[in-house]
Parts: sequence; C-alpha cells; structure tokens
Amino acid sequence: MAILDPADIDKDLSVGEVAERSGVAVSTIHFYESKGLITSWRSSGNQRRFPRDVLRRIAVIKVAQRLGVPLATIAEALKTLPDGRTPTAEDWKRLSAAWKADLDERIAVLTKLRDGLEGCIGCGCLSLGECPLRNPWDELSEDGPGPRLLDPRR
Amino acid sequence: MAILDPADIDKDLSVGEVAERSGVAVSTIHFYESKGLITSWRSSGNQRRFPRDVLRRIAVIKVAQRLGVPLATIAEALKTLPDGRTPTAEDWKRLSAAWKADLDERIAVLTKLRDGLEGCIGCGCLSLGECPLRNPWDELSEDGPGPRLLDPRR
DNA sequence: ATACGACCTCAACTTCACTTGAGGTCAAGA
DNA sequence: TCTTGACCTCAAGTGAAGTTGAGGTCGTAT
Repeated sequence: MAILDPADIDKDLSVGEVAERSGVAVSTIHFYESKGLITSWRSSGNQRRFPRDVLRRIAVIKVAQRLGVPLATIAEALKTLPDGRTPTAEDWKRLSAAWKADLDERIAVLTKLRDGLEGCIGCGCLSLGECPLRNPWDELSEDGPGPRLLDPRR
Repeated sequence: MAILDPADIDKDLSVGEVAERSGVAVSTIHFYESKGLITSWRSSGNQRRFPRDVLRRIAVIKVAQRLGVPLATIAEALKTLPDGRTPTAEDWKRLSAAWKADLDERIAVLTKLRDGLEGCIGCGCLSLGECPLRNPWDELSEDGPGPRLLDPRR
C-alpha cells in the first residue's frame, strides 16, 4: 500500500511517500536524516516512518538552499528551535529574515564587483597592486581556505 | 639563483618565481598547467620555464574566477584566442564583457529571489505549488544535475 | 663531501550535496 | 511458491578547485 489511503490520512509517512510529496529523492531523504536535518522512527520491519511535519521541514530546507545557505548552517538553525520542533510561521519569519540579510550582502558584493569591472573592461591593466579587480582587500575581508558552495539556482 | 638577477630581466620564469610574482601557490600553477590554462617548456634539468606573459594569463584567470566563471569556461575562452596568445587589451575587453553579462544575470536572479523572499517572510506557507519561493520554474529554466560552484568571494 | 633548497611526479585527500551500486530484508499479490 | 516492489545498509563515486604528502632529482654553497 504505497499509495495514500484516505483512512491513513494522518498516519506517519514512509520514505517513498515523503519523496513523492516533497519532490526530493529517497536517497536525499536518507542523506538529510544522516545529517540530522530530519528525524524518523522505525516500523516493526525496520522501515523509516516520518511525522507529517517533515514535509514542512524539507520545504524550509529547500528554500534556504535556494537562498544559498549551506546545509550545515540550516541544520544549526533548525537545532536552535525549542525541542527541535518544526518551524512555525514565527520561526520561519526569524530564520528567513536572517537568511535574507545574508542574501542582501551577497548581492551587494556582486554588485560592487560588477561596478569595478565596468571601469576595468576598458583599462585591462589587471595589475596586482593597482587594479581594483585584482585587489579584493578593500571590499572583502572574510576568507578561509577551500572552495565555498553558493548556488542560487535549484 | 632563485632571486631575480637584473641580467635575467627578460628571461623565462621558474615555477617559484611565477608563484611569488602572481601570488598563487606552486601547486596551483602545476594544476593550471595540467588543465591547459597555461603552458611551459622544460629546462635541461626538467624544470618548468614559463614565458613572462604567464603572469598576465594568471591575472586574467584570477579575475574571471572572482567574477564566478568556472575554470573550464576560462580555459575554453583562452583557447579561442588566435594561436593561444595571451589576451591583449582587445581580447580582455571581449572576454570581460561576456563575463560581465553573466555576472549581471546572476545578480538579477538573486535579486528576484530576494524580492520573492520579501513577501514570503510574512506569509510562511512554503506550499509546493503556490509559494513563489518553492517554484523556481517561472524565473529559472536552465538546470542540470549535480551541484554548481559559484563563489563570489576570493 | 654533503647538506640544502628548489624542483620533479603521482596519488590521495578536502568540502559540499548528493547519487549510484552492491547485496540483503520484508510483505503482498499471481 | 515465486516474483515484484519498496525498503534497508554501507561504501564508493561525482565535480570543482585545488592542497598535501611521499619519495626522488638537481645544482649550488659550505
């Protein structure tokens, strides 16, 4: 009985059901669980059972990802919620406002970069030390090793 | 004689010299060479020797990366130049203009996303099917599997 | 004579967000 | 009874952009 039966309307969901209703792959759901983003209990046959609110959690995760928030950060944010509850409208307001600030900053950085480029297209010097495009230090200070993943698509 | 001697002023450069003068690590230079972004010949002792214009090539690469252009794309662009010459001011103009268009688009996408978020912060429905934040299809159509790396910093 | 520093190659590791595959369990339907 | 389909675990692969390490060579200075 993989398809929803009206009698089961407020029962917990199997992975397959969660996948179908949330639009993410089963493997992704496993993965999210392994990262602590969602939780489940097990049926007698050792199958995952998810409370319905997992759908809202996944919705929040997906939107945050579109905003460019890394999974680890999302996980942390979700853990700050009282007893790990699924975000209410109030919670969402707080979280999304913080993420919006992030997004705003990223847009500002890119915009500055573009404006710098504007002037450098005609110049073309690219001198380390004189070209604003080659000298990130005035507008960018936070930095660390390794590549960072920030994908606005998806 | 690792340090520059005035008599060698227009000789080719060793990896170490290129690293010092361009500000990128030796390992990165090896890596760029393996990807075909730069080329070298070998000395009698099998050491790399780079023509001076490698510095300008690396400058172009680094700026393009700040603009969010993936290395593979940069490599392609550099290969379109007549007989693989190092970009002249004219070339730079053409390349950077193309990359600026890309950047503009990315900024536009993020801005739209932010505006969508604006309205959704108060709402919080996140419904798959109604919430504009959950439905990328109207503003975003290009897509493929796997994560994409787009880092505005560095 | 030997130590030192700069160089060489090649393989493996890193992060992120997953996906793919191999091999195994479980319950229901023909 | 057998097959099908959904599920399970755990390991390994993907891609981008490098970094790190082991083991070896070269050339010069002491």
